[in-house]
Amino acid sequence: MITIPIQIPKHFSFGENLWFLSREDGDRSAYQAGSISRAIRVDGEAVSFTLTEKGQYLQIELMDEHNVPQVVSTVKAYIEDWFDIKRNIEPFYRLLEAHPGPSYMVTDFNGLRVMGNPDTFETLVWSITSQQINMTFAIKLKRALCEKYGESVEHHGRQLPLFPLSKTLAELEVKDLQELQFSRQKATYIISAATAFADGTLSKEKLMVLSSQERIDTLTALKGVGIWTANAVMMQSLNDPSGLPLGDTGLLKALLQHGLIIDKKDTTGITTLFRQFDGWQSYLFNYLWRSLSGPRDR
DNA sequence: AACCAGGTTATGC
DNA sequence: GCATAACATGGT
Repeated sequence: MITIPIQIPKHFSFGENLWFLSREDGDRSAYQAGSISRAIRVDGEAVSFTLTEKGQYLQIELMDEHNVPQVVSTVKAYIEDWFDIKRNIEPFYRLLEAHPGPSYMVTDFNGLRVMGNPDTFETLVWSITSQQINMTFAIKLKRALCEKYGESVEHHGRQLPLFPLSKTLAELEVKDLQELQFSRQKATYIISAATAFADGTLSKEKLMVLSSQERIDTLTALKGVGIWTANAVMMQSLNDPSGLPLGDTGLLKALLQHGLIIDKKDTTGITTLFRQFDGWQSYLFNYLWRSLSGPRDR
């Protein structure tokens, strides 16, 4: 076993991040007190790691067999991207403090990062899955999908699931996903999205070189991917600051609760507010989402 | 027991 | 264009 340290930046709370992440994570990660384990693919090969907070460092533990420079740097980059570690979020807090309604979040959610998901295929399938239904059910669907179609790897005596490969999902029949309680339409959408990723028509690399508008056009060209889903993918996986699923019902609820809008049709109010958070829109968005989950036990 | 959940599409005016 | 039904199940 080898360990790699990552320096913890200012305004970073491992506990807050893990707590928020664990809600929609399904069984993708294993949580122990103060640490998280997960398996990802690096160049097609399954690599598992454990991340633990140790003083001023996050410590990555990898199996000896993965002690290859290329693998180590990919895992490190994955984690830095996942936890948005390299960003100094101080400016965001200065902006938040200027708004009496949500300013309490600077203290209550201090150190919460916008948790991205570097795996774009997984993010897309998750976004389609979670359309319209409540989170409890959406997580149940994701868990069923991972258990049934994602292989798992052993890591310190426990099984860590990998998200299913696009190739695997592309070969499914609609009824296979219906059996897991996906709606017939979502089953169709997911299989065709998986096909696009499996045959290389679509990939993170291809999306990354496009402009924001081209990304929207490309993603919404997929059946089952509307403006909300396209923006969710851009926000969660492409690190695109313009990727904001502004029609989101959870967001609207949070905006109402904080008195930031007076009714859900107040689109100009929403636009105006987000314009004030230039460069930090996705942080505002995610902190508002976070507020819906209420306080965390400490 | 309705009605809404971190929406999208198909259909009808 | 804009309104409405259908989709799947869980929570309130």
